[in-house]
Amino acid sequence: MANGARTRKKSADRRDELIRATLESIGEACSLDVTVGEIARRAGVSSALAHHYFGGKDDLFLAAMRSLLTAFRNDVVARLSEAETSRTRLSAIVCASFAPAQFAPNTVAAWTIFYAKAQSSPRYGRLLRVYVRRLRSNLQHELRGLPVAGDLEDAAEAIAAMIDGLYLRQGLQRAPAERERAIAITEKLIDGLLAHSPLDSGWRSRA
Amino acid sequence: MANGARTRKKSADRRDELIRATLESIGEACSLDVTVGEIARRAGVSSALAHHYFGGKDDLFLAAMRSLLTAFRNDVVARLSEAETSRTRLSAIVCASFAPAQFAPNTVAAWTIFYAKAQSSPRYGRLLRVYVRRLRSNLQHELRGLPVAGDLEDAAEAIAAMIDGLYLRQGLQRAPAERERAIAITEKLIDGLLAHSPLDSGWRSRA
Amino acid sequence: MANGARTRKKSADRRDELIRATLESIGEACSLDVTVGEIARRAGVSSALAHHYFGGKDDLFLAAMRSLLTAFRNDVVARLSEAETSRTRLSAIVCASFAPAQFAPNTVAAWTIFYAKAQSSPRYGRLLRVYVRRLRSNLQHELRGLPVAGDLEDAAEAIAAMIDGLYLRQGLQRAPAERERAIAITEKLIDGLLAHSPLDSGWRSRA
Amino acid sequence: MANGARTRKKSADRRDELIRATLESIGEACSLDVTVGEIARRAGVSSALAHHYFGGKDDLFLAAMRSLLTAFRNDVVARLSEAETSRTRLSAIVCASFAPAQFAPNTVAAWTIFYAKAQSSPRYGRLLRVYVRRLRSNLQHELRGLPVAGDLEDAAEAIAAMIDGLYLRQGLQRAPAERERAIAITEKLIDGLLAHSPLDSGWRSRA
DNA sequence: AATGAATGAGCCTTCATTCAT
DNA sequence: AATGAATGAAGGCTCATTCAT
Repeated sequence: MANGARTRKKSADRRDELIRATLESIGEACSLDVTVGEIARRAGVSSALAHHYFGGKDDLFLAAMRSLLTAFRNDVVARLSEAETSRTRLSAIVCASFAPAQFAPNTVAAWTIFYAKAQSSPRYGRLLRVYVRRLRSNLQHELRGLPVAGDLEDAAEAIAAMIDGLYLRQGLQRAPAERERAIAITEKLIDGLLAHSPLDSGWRSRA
Repeated sequence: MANGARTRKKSADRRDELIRATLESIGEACSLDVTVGEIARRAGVSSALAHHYFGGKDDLFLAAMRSLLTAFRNDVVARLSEAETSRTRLSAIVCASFAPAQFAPNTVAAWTIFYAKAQSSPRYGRLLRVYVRRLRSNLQHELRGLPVAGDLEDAAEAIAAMIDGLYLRQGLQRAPAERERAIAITEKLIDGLLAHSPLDSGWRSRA
Repeated sequence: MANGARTRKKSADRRDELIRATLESIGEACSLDVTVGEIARRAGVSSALAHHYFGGKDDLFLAAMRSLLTAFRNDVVARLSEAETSRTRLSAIVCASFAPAQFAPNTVAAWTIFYAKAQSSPRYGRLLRVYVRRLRSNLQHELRGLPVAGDLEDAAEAIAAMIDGLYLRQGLQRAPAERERAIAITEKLIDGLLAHSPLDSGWRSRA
Repeated sequence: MANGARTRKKSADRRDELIRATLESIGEACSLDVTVGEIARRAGVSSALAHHYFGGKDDLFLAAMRSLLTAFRNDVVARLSEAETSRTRLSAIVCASFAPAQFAPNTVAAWTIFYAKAQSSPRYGRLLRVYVRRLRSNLQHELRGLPVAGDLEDAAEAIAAMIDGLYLRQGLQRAPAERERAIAITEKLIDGLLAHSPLDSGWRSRA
């Protein structure tokens, strides 16, 4: 029975395992130059099954990317619902961005690669733009409740760019301890973007 | 005669042409998945010649990357020598980063791809780290001459990350008019990082 | 049904077929300059399959060589078990060496080529030395039971060299009727190596 | 002047050097898989020159083989003219075959390779058969002056095969000290082929 | 559902050969 | 005479994908 449960998994489990293996492979290779065979081996199935489930290599990769986006989105939503002021909600977004799971080397690598790929592939581009738009929308929404010094859209863009930039650079050094620093730098940027009220430094990261 | 001049060029010319074609191909495909044959065709030579000159695909790509770095570096050096204060020299670095040639879609795409590749390939990584170190060094040097509010190294990192982040996002939208905005956002970040003197908004971009 | 049986054979069959095709190709071309594609075509499969099964061209060739060695060895073993005296066992070895299957033009060509290749390639060399050692050991073992005139090791070496030499020359003329003559010459050499007892010419070849 | 003499050699010198480089390359690689470029480099000229002089790779190789044959032939002729009896002239042939220059690893390798190649290439075959015929003719001629026990043609073939066989095997072990042994074995074979006169062991190698 | 078997297409790379100088 | 420049042709190998079971 237990054996049967292990050898004959549910279809959804297989799919999850394949996506996990895909992200793992991409993350380790830091490149989309990963063979379906390698991914399948990692997932413990045949490469034919990957095609059976996802239709093709590209679809598998897109599914993996979608999974990344969804995970991030869920984390953001959860954190947002726990914060009460616009300012703390901004911090929640920042914390989500640099949460250990997101900031793990493999994940950062995958994001960067998807960013690059999105420039050439319409399908990847569409997917990534969903994330970009949502993040922008979130940032702008929270900023509207705060005394922004200057253009609000620029402020949102600045925060988003800072997050992405820190991501990109994180990939290079592969140092694990940069998380706190990334948060600090971004929070400082946010503070700088806000009109200087004397009591605005009350953010707190709860990674 | 003109024909002869076209059929038998100098070795250096061929190399330059191949590197140009490489960047063009990578830029258009937004990926390193470009065949040597395609690059050679674009350069008007046989693929065998590309190997003859560069030894292999990877060496060709590295040479292309090196050429990107060198071009950027030369631009920065030139602009730095024309600026007189630390603050204007910071702006010079920003301007160089977002100069039209650097901010052109193809160039941005190539940079992003190299960033991704650098995470997996030691050779690319080494090359990119040279650029990262140099930029950091430049930024810190100029910041030392200014009243930085907070940690100086964090400030330099913030600026660098902002530049990279704006690059990364630029790739996504492929809108050519974002240049000015990127400069404005970065300059505003810099101003925010400096201790607030009442007259510090006097920067001027001279792209 | 018959079609199905032909389109999806068992893995081992394919391997055998590929090895056979390899020896055929090498034999006909009298050279290792045979493309995997040609071999695959001869075996009725794609060249990709050859790589799938053997890993690479070299591995395929080594497998073919190994098959040659094994076939020879099996023949020798079979004939040895049927002979009863040392003298007739020596003849058995000779007969095996010049058996029609071994002495066929393609086989001789393959052997010669492997001999040449063994001088440069460690892998081939190792394989061939197995055969050499075994043959030497067999010869010396049988000679020990006979009144050898002179050094026993030299006698064994002489017989082995004679066999190889006749092989090599056989390749040149490609005349099929030389088999009997080769056996006669070698047997005569053996007789000459033995101390002249008045009744030692009673060998008989049973190829 | 001396410089001029070194940089501008005579055409014949260039040819010789190329042939020497060819044999060297083939000998070291133990294979005909040697690039013209490698040979040219070894000879200190451009690969284009090799084509200019010899017309193509094959012609260069044939010239190298011809040079091998000629060298051997000259040695045999010289030694024959110094010997006085048929028996010593036979020994002279043996000595020539196993002379250090002929028995050097590289030379043995080249011979073996040519033997293999001769089976497939008519041009190589024709060349090699010249050598075979000449050697056979020489051996038979000398044997006619001696009391051969048995068929004279078989005796000549036996000697020739023994020489070739010892060559072939020499390639495998690449041990330099086998020369004396090869001569001893061959001489013993010759003695065995001759009718047993009580005083026939008076051969002497003068390598 | 799952897989091993099989392949076609394509890429990197090598190399003999040619040609203008 | 001699060479660097340049190429066409070909080969080994990989891999996504299909198919019969």
